[in-house]
Amino acid sequence: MRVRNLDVAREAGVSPTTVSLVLNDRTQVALAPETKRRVQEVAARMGYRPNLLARSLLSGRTQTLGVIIPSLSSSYVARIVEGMQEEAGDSNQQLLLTDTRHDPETEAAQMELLLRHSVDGVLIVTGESTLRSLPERLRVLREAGVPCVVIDDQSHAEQVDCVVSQDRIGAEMAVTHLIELGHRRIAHLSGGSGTSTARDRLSGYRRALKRASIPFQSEWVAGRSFSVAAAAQALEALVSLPKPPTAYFAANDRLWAEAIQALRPRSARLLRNAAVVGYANYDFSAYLGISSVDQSPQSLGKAALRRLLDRIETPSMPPQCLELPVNLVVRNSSKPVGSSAP
Amino acid sequence: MRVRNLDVAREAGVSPTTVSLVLNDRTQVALAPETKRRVQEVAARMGYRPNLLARSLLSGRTQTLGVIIPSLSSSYVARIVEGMQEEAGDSNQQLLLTDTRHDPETEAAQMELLLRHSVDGVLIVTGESTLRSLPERLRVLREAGVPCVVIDDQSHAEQVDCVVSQDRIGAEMAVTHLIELGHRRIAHLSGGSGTSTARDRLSGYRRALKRASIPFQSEWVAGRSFSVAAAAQALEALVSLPKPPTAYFAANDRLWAEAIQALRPRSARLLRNAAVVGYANYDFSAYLGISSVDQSPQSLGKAALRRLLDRIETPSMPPQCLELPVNLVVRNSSKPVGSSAP
DNA sequence: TTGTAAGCGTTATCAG
DNA sequence: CTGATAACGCTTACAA
Repeated sequence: MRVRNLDVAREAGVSPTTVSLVLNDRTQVALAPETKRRVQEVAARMGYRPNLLARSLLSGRTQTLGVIIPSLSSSYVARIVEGMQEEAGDSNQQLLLTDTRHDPETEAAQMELLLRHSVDGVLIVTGESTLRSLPERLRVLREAGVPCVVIDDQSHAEQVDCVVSQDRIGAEMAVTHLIELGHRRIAHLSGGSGTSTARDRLSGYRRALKRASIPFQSEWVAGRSFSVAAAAQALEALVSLPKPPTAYFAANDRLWAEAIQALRPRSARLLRNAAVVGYANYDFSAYLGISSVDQSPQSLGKAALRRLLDRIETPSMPPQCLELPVNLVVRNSSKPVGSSAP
Repeated sequence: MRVRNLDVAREAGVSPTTVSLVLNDRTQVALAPETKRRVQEVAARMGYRPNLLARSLLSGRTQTLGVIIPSLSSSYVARIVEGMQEEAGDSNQQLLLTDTRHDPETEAAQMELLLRHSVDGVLIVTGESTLRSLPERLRVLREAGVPCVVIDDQSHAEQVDCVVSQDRIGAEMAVTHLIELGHRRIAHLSGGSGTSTARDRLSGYRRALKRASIPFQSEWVAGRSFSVAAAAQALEALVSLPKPPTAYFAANDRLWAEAIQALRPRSARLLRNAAVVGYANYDFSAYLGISSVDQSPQSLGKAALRRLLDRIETPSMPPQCLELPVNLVVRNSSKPVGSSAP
């Protein structure tokens, strides 16, 4: 059915060995130019496609990497994967993509399958819901001897490579920007304390306030997780204060946008025109005119994949945590104090 | 290193055959319950993970499907992939995801790799830029005997399974909706004539007008491709007419949103408040309050994958084109005539 | 009821 | 410079 090495060999009147040598450009051994030419010609004519399964069985390498993500719904995650794709294409690696649907059990099952497929390595993008089970996943990978890089969480930086963005610095930039616009009453819509990224952003917020000698008030930190309902409620409360915030720093653009959707019309109108800087710079952030801290997720993905390939090449390197720079994208929502509704 | 069948067999004091029989639940042959129990226990204890490569080499099946997409940047595409994931998970299939970066050559190369990896089938989400080379891709797949399902294009419905959404009907719904709001001067921001979906949407637009006895005017159809620059220019022209449109039907929400970004401020302000119905219902469509035709891309992905599995099971079925229903999501931008700027 | 042996397509080794 | 042979890990006839 499918053309095999042996078929090409017979047709070209040589042995399978020779075919293999020619097609894999083994320059270590000298091949008669005429033989080489003939084999190549025959292989092309017959449409020979080497069976990578067989090769992998022998070599122990599949040129295949597993990617575990919470879900593709987030365009942030999608861009990370896009970055991986790009880098993978350049190294002839294929990506086996699996999403966990935010479910640790699904994640475990999917990883098991990836290992049975003998992936050469695994890239894990952590999500809030699968964070707790991450140590278990890492343990399994270590036992299987399969290298791994974690994206967006550095709580296991001692054991495993990770790639994150400079969240604390990004948050500090955002809040400092608002301060420079004259704001003093700046609230923070937080992503909670479950993820290290959310914690870092809160920490950056506090640092920026401190540097400007603005006292930190815990009541002005809203939101305990990336959940929309909680965020909306918290915003509602802030807006209704006698002296409401004049500006907001949101730990996540999507959280901000969706929370606004869930508000009462009056509050929603207020916040749509509020001074705000968000985080993650989704594509819609531009459409909404929201200033945002951009992490260039593609770069995260690319860096993670490159790191994984290095790790596969040199398993003995000490684990390393890469922190990629972020940059602030200024848009309409960067309003000076006093220019917008409260 | 990695535990093999043979290791388990030795440890359990049986032959590899027995291990295989037990772990694959071959009920055709009777196994001593005691043997069965012991083998299972030993396999679990040793952490045995069957090597799917070896199994595939023998069986000719890899439980692996190739997915070719233009790019993950589009959340529409991302959702299609998400749907596939969901369905794949339920059938123990893994997805090898590759993006073409809108480049036919990359697509060709990626598909070649997928075939070398012996995927059991391929799912192709067409993009404007890779549409021209689709016949060539299909030819290669046919020659390789690898089943395939095309999503979002039905120009090859006779040769190959395809899954699309009811674009003409969706467009008709959208425009009829605007007509019911009292509009008569309705423009269409088109995706051009390159893709069958864009053509269908234009055709639905015309049909809705016709049913309402509103004469069709080709000057009111703007945009010749999904390119932003072209769209912006066309919109600018329409807005500047002495009697501009009172409503717009956009072939794509993203195209609309990005075109508006590129307009001069005055025109942008006008269009941000215009009566408009878009298409594809991106997540940001909700944030912007744009009414939109929703194709439930997840369903597309799920249906496509299911179809592919059926096709793999029964290669002889005649090719079929599935048209999935769409539904109109009404939001703020559904303004009655006269209520909005021009 | 279980074991032996062959073979899937490839490449590494070594002999010629 | 090229060919024979074995081996990767698994499943499956067939034999015991």
